[in-house]
Amino acid sequence: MFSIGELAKRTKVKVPTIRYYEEMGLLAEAERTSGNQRRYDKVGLERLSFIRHARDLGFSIEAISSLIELQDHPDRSCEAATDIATSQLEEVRAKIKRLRTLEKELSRISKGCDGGGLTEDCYVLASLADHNLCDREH
Amino acid sequence: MFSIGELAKRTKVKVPTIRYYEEMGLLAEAERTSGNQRRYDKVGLERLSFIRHARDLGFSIEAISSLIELQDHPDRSCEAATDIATSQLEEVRAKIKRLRTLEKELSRISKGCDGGGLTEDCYVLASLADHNLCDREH
DNA sequence: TGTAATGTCTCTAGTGACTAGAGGTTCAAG
DNA sequence: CTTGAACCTCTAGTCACTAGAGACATTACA
Repeated sequence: MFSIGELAKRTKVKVPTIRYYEEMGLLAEAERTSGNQRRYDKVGLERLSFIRHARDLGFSIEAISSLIELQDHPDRSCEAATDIATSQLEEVRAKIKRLRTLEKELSRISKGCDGGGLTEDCYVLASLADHNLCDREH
Repeated sequence: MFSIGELAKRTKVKVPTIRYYEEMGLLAEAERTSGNQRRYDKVGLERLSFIRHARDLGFSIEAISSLIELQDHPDRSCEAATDIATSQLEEVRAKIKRLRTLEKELSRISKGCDGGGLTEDCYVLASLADHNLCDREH
């Protein structure tokens, strides 16, 4: 059994975040010492590692809730789990696509001005002011 | 002179968002009718278009504030403006990079399970539980 | 056993960029 | 002059935390 600080160190999740996850129902309420401090064991460590990993991959708290719910019922079909992962993947792909467009536009805008002139003639500012100066939709 | 609703329609920025921008100091306080309603002119329209465009490109409110500050001083060097745009570009590139890593990992995880089995044996859940099943750092 | 340092507790409030809703007022059309 | 849409301010909620206050618990060492 170890303290919340120890759990934090091992999972690299900050202490207040652990308490937050508990409040959100992602982590079961921890056992307490006589002095009301939380104590964790291997199970708690594994669950938090799961959460941490899923958050790193961009899953929302809500999605993680669902995944944990599924984990707790090993007899169910895992279709829902793959669905969640797939839709997360789609979201990531959509974000990448959008960011690529932004990258092109920003790169074009940045290149248009070397910063050596006055704001009066700055291509960056002009581009932002006038959408017509853009290459494509965004 | 036109109303906030009209401005919203022309710029495709929602009415409460316009009021929020005013509160944040991005937009100057609008003139008011005798009945206390906001009225805008061409200048207001142009400034809001600028903001909208910059937000679309992912600039933060703070960055936009700085850009507007620069816009208001046409006699200054535009170095700061290009700096802001460049750092925005760098941020976008960093995000893309990270998302690409996530994409690969998620795609690998998703492919590992067709959703036809039980959660007990689900590769998606196993991958999330155990970081060691991952291909690379993320 | 005493004490000091560090860790932990709960609670509230703040972040960014809005969005939603309540309850009231003003405007424009007919 | 009435009706109904648009407008006003204010508060609170979103997401996933983060920061800080003030009090209590635990641990290490003398």
